[in-house]
Amino acid sequence: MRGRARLANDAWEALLTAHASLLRQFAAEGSWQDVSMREYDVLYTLSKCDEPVRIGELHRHVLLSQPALSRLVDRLVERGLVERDADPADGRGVRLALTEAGRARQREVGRRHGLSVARALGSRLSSEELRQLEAIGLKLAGPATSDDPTTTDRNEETPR
Amino acid sequence: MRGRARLANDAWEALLTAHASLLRQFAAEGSWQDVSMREYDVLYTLSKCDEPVRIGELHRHVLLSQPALSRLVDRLVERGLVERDADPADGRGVRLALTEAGRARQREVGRRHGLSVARALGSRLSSEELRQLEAIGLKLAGPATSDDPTTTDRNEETPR
DNA sequence: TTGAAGTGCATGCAAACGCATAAACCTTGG
DNA sequence: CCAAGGTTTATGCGTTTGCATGCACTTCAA
Repeated sequence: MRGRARLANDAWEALLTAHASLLRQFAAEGSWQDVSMREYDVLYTLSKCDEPVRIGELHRHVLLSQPALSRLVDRLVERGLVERDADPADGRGVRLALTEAGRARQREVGRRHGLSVARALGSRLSSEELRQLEAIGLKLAGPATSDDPTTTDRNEETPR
Repeated sequence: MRGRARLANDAWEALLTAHASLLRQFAAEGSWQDVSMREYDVLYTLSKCDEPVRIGELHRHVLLSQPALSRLVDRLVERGLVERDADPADGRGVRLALTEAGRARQREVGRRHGLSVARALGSRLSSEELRQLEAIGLKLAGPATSDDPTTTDRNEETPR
């Protein structure tokens, strides 16, 4: 029986591998009508927000440094997909929202990409596994709860 | 009951969120003794190979364009962590291997990082969930098998 | 009320990336 | 044996990223 530390590291490696493999696959398929995956990530996140969003809030959802995100938004604004205006309640702040064009583009790309996702995961996992994956993903993104019973054991293998 | 397409997209979003959240956490913790996570990915992959490896092989495991990988290896070679020499069997090719210093560095960083991984996943998932995650990850990275029973249904929500 | 510390976003700059393509080498059909 | 085409890695070049820092504004304590 593998120790819990080893178990966790194997799971992490499998997660990384799956992530990379699927990203490759999605990148290859022809969704992404001239929006990069990172840009789509931002468009998608904005599409889930009913009201304008601060850039710091966006930054919590998008894996990108704050300056990089700031400039990515720049480009989206310049291309007319995102609207950025000053926050009346906080002079430093900024409120971001999709323009109509932005919302339309997100839907277009999202529809195609959604089919890719459904095919890629749907053809590899059962419905129960899909539910397990979702549940596990949510737990991993959430706060650490159970007190780590990680026995402080020697692990020979260094992890990914 | 959610349709399978919706199920798959929710699972994918959870996977992405977990990935981003954990990467953030790992980046924050002080493993990474002057090697970036991408560099560590390469060092780790090389450490798993008994014999020298072609750069194309590396490229299958590391999520990075081939030119970017080529130059990343450049830097590692320059820093004395990786050894690159011509493949005697194929004049175009190249064989990569860790130097002793490289192997040592991988172990150092790997040990610290491994503890982070064990803590992060171990404190959020049960042993059974860890095993489920590993199994699911492996399936996702593998080839599509079961014939996609994705009903061609309308999905309202556009996916991440 | 006011000055000091804190927060939110943008900018300068060097490093790293992806795309297109070159360069060197293999392979295969004729 | 050779030319045509495929593979493997490297390089040119414009774009994007991260780090450090700046600027503007807010908050809070005295």
